[in-house]
Amino acid sequence: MRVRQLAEKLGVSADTVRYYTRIGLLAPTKSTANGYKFYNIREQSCLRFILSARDLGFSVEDITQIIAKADDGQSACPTVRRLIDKRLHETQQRYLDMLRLRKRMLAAVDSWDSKEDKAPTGNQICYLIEEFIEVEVGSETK
Amino acid sequence: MRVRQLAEKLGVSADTVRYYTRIGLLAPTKSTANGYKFYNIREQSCLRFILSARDLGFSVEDITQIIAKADDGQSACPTVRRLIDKRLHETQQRYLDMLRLRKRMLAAVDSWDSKEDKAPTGNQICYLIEEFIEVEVGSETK
DNA sequence: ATTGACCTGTGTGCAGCTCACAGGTTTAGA
DNA sequence: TCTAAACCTGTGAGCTGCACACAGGTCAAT
Repeated sequence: MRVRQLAEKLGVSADTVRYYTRIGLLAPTKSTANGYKFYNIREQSCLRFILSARDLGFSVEDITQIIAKADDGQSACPTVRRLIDKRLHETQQRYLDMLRLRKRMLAAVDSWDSKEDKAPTGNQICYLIEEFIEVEVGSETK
Repeated sequence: MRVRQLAEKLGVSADTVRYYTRIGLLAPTKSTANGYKFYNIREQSCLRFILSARDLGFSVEDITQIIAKADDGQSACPTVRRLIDKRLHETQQRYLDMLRLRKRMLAAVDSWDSKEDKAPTGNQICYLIEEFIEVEVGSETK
């Protein structure tokens, strides 16, 4: 199997497969004379694992560690449990960040609805933004 | 004012100020003989605007456009309204992505609680991940 | 033999900073 | 006056997780 074929089989881009190969997560045989890389069934299941882990929020670095453990013959489970804890906290945090940002953006759009456009002055670049923030800061709705 | 002083005044890192300067959002005077950059009150209020816009979800590229409009003497408001619409959609999407990821991660952690650690086999790298995904795919809780 | 369509690996780019580093500046002390 | 240490500076590179550009290789049809 060459890069394209493997990529399509698992529904990712060839560039993604190349990337995982480049950083050493996939180790295809150096192929024939033309330098093309050749992926076998072993690489395919490795890629499938990578994608599964990715969908669970593990970073590429995490996945590297997990695979390294397994390649070493040890159980990767403790590592997996430890890492997902960390990533879960981060995801929770980002989720909250997005929630708050979304709320703030909605509030801005809403308040701007009743305001007209204005030209910039020497002191202001865009009064919509500058005045909205001032109001926001005051009412700290944490 | 030099970079550090301005940074501390507005509560960001000196590196952040340097970054905005590097990409042309801030244009300090080239300073004295030693090459140090000098920020005046005008730059300070510009940085304050940048941070306000950033907190509303505008990208650095957005902010560049907004400031360019204002520098050109035109009202940046129409641009601002158009851009925040785009960013709001993206934020909404990312919020949903985080929500779904969080849910999946919680489900994984929960189901792994009652499972033991296992060593890798020739076919599996970490059965926790591989088996969880299989179950998940089946029950497509969209 | 030649054209054209498709494929390959490698190098670079992206956002939004953060860090490393070599050197300049300032200040305390002797 | 000299010096040594603490602090500050600008510039260059690095980070994540790919996507894109590009020069060249391959292969089927002419």
